[in-house]
Amino acid sequence: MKVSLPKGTRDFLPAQARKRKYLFSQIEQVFQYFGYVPIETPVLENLSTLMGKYGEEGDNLLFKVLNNGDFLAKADAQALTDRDSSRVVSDIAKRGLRYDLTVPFARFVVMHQHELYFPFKRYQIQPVWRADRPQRGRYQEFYQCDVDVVGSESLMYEAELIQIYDTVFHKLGIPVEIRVNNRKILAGIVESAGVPDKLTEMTVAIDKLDKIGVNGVLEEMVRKGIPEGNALHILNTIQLDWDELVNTLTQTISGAKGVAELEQVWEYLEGISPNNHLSKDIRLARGLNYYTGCIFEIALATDQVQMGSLGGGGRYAELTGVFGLDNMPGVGISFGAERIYDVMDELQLWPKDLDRQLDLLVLAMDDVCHRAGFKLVSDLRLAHLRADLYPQPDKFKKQMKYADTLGVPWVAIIGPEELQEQEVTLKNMSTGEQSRVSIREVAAKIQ
RNA sequence: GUGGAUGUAGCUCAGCAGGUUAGAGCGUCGGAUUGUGGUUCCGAAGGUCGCCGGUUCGAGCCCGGUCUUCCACCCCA
Repeated sequence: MKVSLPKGTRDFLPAQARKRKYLFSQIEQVFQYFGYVPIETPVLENLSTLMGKYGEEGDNLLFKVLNNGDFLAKADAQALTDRDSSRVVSDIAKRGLRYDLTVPFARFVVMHQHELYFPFKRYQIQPVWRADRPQRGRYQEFYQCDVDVVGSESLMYEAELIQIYDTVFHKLGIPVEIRVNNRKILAGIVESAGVPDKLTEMTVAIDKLDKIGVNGVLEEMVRKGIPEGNALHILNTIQLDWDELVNTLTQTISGAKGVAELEQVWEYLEGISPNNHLSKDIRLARGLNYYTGCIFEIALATDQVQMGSLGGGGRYAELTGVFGLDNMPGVGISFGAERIYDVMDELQLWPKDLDRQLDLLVLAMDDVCHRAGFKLVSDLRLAHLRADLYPQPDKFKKQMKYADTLGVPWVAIIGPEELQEQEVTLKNMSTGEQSRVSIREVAAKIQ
């Protein structure tokens, strides 16, 4: 039997799993410092909850889970003979794997609104699934680390989330640029260019500025139905610096509001000194479909590694509106843990002792000594040392080799001679030095 | 979803007009060394050449399909 893994999924060996756990715990600690509480939601959601929330593209990338039982018998016969996949799907699959953590969170808030308090600040670190074509740093199963606050319009939270980004990446040692924009500014730009209904077309195009250049953006906008004159106007506007832009934008209601919001966020941040570069970037156009206010994105601020965005987020005026609960604003950010992991790997930012699993390994020369070894490791564990005992008094060389493979810093050897004196031979594996130590003093010696 | 590349030992890679038993380094295991690992020396194991089919007297190599991984789109973390 040949075994394999589904496309876009991975196993994690101990060395990787340890690094991932470390990464998640670092992120989680920061969330907790800022007063966020954890929640968990199921891997499976009803497709009715998920469908239509991520656009047409998103619906295609949703993993659907086949109903149990004789699902074909209950399917629409006409749809089956027509081979109409989209109609058949709704008959044979009522559940799907979650695509992100935000939509399930919105569902969660609606369902538990009477058990929650507001503003409600939660974090959630769980895997999500997308039937995307895999690439480097892009998987079908991956973790998202989300922090959101719902039930408040205060721009303090925008500032707070920026601070969380700054704190986490500083703590991990990754230099980043935190880019901030506001959807109302983008709305102001299309309004002042005379094409207020072309917001999406414009943002999709200018998001690619770095990649396809000014002419490419112009072409794309024209192709999407923006008249060339208006498109040129847009291009000029997005290349203005902040002060000039403010003059242009304050002529429109949306633009003025967006500018005011961004400036207020900046006021909150004035007193603190971020470790990473913070920028107002009016070309930032990510995830515009549901954001209504500020939007965030994290870009690497080093060219030692090439990697796309390490995180993103924004404010949505009506987080739960699609589920029937109005007036529930939210703002949140997400960390792209998989990409952050890859960046940390390439930049070698992992703590050095991360691969150390044991402080000490006990080796025994015979069965009697092995019993004494069992007692010794028990005592050492009570003393909060990570200690283990080799399972049997094997050939000594083999035991030593195991200790070496594990990378333990200390080895305690119990042979008949040592046992008689109630001692062990304690060996420092990096220097090779060894000495006889009373069994009672082992913990103290290696601490 | 579209277009393009890729796949040989656990890992990194050789291989040849298409021609018997497919190689190397590293790693693994055993021994030199029955109370001492990481160095050294000796030896061994390990492959349906991604999978299925086709062409051929003969395929790891050529052709088709399929899967995986990677790259560019799309989109995103």
